[in-house]
Amino acid sequence: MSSISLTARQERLLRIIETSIDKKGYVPTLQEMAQAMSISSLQGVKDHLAALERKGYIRRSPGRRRAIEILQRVAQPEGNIPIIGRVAAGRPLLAIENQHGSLNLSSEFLGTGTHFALRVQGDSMIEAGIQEGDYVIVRQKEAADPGTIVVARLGEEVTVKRLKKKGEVLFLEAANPAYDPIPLTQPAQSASSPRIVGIVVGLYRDFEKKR
Amino acid sequence: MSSISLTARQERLLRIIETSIDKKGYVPTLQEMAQAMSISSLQGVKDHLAALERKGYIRRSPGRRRAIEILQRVAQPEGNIPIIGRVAAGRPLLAIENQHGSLNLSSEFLGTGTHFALRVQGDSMIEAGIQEGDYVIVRQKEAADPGTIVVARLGEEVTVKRLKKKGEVLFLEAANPAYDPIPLTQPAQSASSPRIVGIVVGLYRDFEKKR
DNA sequence: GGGAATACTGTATTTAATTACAGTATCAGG
DNA sequence: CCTGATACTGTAATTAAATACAGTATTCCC
Repeated sequence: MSSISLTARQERLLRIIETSIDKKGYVPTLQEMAQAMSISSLQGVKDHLAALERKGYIRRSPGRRRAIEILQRVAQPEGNIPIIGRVAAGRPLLAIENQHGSLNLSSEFLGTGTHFALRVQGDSMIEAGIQEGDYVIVRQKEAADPGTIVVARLGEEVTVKRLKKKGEVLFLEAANPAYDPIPLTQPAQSASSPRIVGIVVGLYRDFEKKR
Repeated sequence: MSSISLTARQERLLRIIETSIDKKGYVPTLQEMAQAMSISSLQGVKDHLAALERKGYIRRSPGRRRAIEILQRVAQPEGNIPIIGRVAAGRPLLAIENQHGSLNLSSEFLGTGTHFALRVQGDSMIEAGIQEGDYVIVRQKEAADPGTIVVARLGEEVTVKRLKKKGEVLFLEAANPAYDPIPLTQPAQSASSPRIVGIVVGLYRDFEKKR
């Protein structure tokens, strides 16, 4: 279920509607949308809404007022962190098909930026206090300081590693010495070469549902 | 800031509006509210809305459609967990003076019951993967099975321990063997004797703000 | 026991907001 | 070079939904 891309204006309108719902609790009128988009005619707004509906982002109830339901958000709601699973080859990390659910955290614990969560597989970070089954909270970022715990993409795999610097070369090192460090070329040479996708800013462990 | 109490019908209506906003993203019409409340006349709904506005729960924009803003929710947002700090002597655990902030988690990770969070001090549970500075998510409960990680109140102190059973006696044991186990008499003999206040169901670690 | 708040029924009126219609201009793809 | 999608302007018509008005019944409180 890959999402059809939006034009700049369509995305702008969707954000305006999302913001109104989040901040005020109700959908803006066509007049308000037109004003917010600096469009003088309502037809312009209607055209955009029709495009958003056709592309599957919203659902309207013809004739009824205030009745726009958002089916797919363009902006991630604050504090709502998607949990990503296995990453489909050649697809962006945050594509919907990679998402396995979501986790909610108050924003005072998050800071700014785009975040996602990742279920830790294997015991490679046990020395750093990160166990199998834990969810690491990750802030999207392509670069990090040596010593930081990062999340890296190795092909279709997304793994948690510690970033180390030996001389001029950066390495992705598991906290568990049983694993070999992976050298990192920056910037990434090809689409398939290892790359940093974010830094670990938090961790959540569920003591009950350890499936 | 104690809120003015609502009548049963008024509370019911506020819940209906809250649910519609949460589930569909927009405010219901008076007609829809009337139907949901089994009222045949719109005036009945209007009366309730006027009462809700007068009591400060909502704000309306006269004449405009779909424009009801909720100022104060009747259903507390789910998944909002208070963080408790030091516990004042002789005061209940969840008293406001003990609260140090709050943490938010989606309810699918919580299950039912009353929850609170506690900042871990000391390294007594390091063997169980719980570090100093971590927040443990606790479900309030007075009893637990042996082997469970519990939170116990020892006077003014609230600590994380593992519950163990040796023969017929229950012990509160630190995961770190450097600490001595504490025998537990159940039910608690006096207000000051050790007692279980909850079981650890989750853990949150912040990698950035390790103050 | 009277006044104010709650909790409605029922119909008529008004208007906020959507829809409809008629255009214009630009750009990308086949 | 023509067709479809995007991105609008501007006015008129329509209607979903809020208001307004006129009541009734009950309960609580001073």
